[in-house]
Amino acid sequence: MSEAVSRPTLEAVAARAGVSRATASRVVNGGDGVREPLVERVRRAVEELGYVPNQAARSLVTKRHDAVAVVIAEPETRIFADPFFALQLRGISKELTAHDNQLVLLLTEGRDDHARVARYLAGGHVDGALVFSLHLDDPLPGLIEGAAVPTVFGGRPGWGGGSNSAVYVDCDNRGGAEEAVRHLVGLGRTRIAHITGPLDQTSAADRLQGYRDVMGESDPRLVVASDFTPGGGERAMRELLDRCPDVDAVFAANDLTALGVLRVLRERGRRVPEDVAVIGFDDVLPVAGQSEPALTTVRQDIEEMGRLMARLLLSTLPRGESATGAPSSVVLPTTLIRRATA
Amino acid sequence: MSEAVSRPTLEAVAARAGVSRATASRVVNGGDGVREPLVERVRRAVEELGYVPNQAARSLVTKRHDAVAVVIAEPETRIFADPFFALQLRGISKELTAHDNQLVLLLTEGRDDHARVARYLAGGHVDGALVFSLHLDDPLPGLIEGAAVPTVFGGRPGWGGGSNSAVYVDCDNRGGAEEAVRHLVGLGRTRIAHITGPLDQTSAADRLQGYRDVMGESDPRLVVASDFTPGGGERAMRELLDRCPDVDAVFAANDLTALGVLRVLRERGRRVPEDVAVIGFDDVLPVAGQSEPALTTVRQDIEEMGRLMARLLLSTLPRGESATGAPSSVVLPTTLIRRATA
DNA sequence: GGAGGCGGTGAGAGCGCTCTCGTGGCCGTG
DNA sequence: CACGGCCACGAGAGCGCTCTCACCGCCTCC
Repeated sequence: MSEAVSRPTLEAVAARAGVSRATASRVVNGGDGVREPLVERVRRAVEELGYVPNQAARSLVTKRHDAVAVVIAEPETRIFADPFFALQLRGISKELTAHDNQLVLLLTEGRDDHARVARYLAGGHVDGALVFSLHLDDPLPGLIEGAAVPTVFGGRPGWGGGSNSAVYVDCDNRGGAEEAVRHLVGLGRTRIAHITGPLDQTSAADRLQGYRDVMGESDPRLVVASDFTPGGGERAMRELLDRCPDVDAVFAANDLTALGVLRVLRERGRRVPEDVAVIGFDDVLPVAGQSEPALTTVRQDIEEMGRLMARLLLSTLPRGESATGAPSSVVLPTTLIRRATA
Repeated sequence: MSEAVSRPTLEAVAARAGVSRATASRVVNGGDGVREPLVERVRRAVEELGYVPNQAARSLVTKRHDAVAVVIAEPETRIFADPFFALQLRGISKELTAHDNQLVLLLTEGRDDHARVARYLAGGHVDGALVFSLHLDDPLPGLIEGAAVPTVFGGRPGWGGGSNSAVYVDCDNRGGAEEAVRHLVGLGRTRIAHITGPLDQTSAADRLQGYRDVMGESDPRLVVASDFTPGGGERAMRELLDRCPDVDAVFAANDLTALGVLRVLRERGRRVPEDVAVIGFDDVLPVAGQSEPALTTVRQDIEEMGRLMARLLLSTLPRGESATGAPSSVVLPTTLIRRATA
């Protein structure tokens, strides 16, 4: 009806309810220490006027913002090919929403963007940050430390950054990889290969470590580097077949890689799992709806990881009544999901 | 060094530069009408103190927020399976960043979330909204209209909402579909099928319309409904082959659907494109890195659409110096990208 | 040479809110 | 019955900024 151009203030609510601004404020913020009839009157006034608190005014005095930045520093395409980020984002969004916090999304590409993000965080526009910094040489963690903003990382950050006390949420990449490879061994496979992810990311490095834990320093030709993409998986698998035609199992660093692997195996006429068993990592394919022969994989609860990141961050913020000091990192367990390929 | 706990205020900058707060403010906001030596002094003070304006205080008086909400109201999985949203988000992010605006992400699922979003937008926390409301029966457009917030839609909204003046950015779904089907006709195909997207979305409906424009009211069995996912594409393709074994071309409503189609054709031993030609829509596969036999498809510049949405929205906001009144919707052209499947 | 104009600067109000503090009424207690 | 304590509420300051307005000095013009 009326132009929403001038929204009602707390003053207006107070006037309508016949109380002081202070009391109206108390009611809006929970109503503790205000007697029932007044609470009721104020509530009704809020309702009738369609009052919504002005967040800027509130922030000005409380120095809280009820907003959290999500920084995704992934160059180019990967964010978009992999349901991983999207799922995690959803978990984060759910948790933040449940606590009335807003999600400010910061996508970065390139070095200058890093500075921009650092400035933004240092600017005190948000109460905290959730950062996906996946590369060992990423300058972002350092910059963020300088910004003195509570931060939780998605995935164990690289060793850099100076502060080894960085809080992060990750899954048990190494343990999951071990389980996968052990499963292949249990199937009687002997020529078990691993196609890695980009090794400047801890998740990829840890999965390789898990593979090595079980296989020892086996035939080095059985380890091929790749990049977490289907295309990369294809290239790596071709190379692998050329090098080691006798390979009888492949542990791919993630599901997308496994997709490429399966494609090449089909193209080369190798049966899965009879000739070559395949295991992936992440269990994102059901989401993407593209299970070829249904992929055996190491499942991690990505959405839960997102939720956890948000929860951890919120628990460090002043408003948290929960008796938390500095939270510590969380590493979630993984589960081997047996399907058709191994 | 020093705790960043108390950040310097404009007052401090002014004091250090030996000017009034007003002058300091002028310099921070562009420096028009301030003489050079003073500008210089203030700039240096800002630098030395590491001053960053307090956005809350600024918003309180300007009533601007330099923030835009992006509302993605897509139930469940689809957002995450399809690179579409991610790409568009990136375009939006780039454009907003270039104009120093923040991106507040609102993911919704379920009806109650709609109310939450409406309240948030009505609350005047952001200067505008970019909304992806893809279903005809979505209540969101109506709620948003009530919130009286400048809004640009991603994709032509359904007819609902009351206001037919909704501004949106879309690609030429109908024209692109026409071109694809005409290409198939040009290849001499006669039994050309269409696997649709969810028809409660205008993009899917428009693509179907484009197909009909060329094919007329052909054999109704050649049109099979689906849902924009690879799994749905598979199911639809199986059904299609059972109904019409003589089909010699398929225009899939999007690339993900085409993926499922290709899989079924391979499974059934049909050669592509010799036996059955296939065309998709979107051209997201290169991004996702999963071109089987490289897919012929209708390309739309998704990232550009995102950028355009943001630009359109920003141009409606007060700060825009550009002489724009109410912007009008934009429909971007599409291009047929010929690859291997047709 | 004086009036008028104009550009550069400072003083001060006020955006809408929270929060401290002071006050008044009501209880319990000696 | 008087007094202290407590609880509920209101008054008012002030968060950090922008913006209007008044002021002042200089230049121009008659």
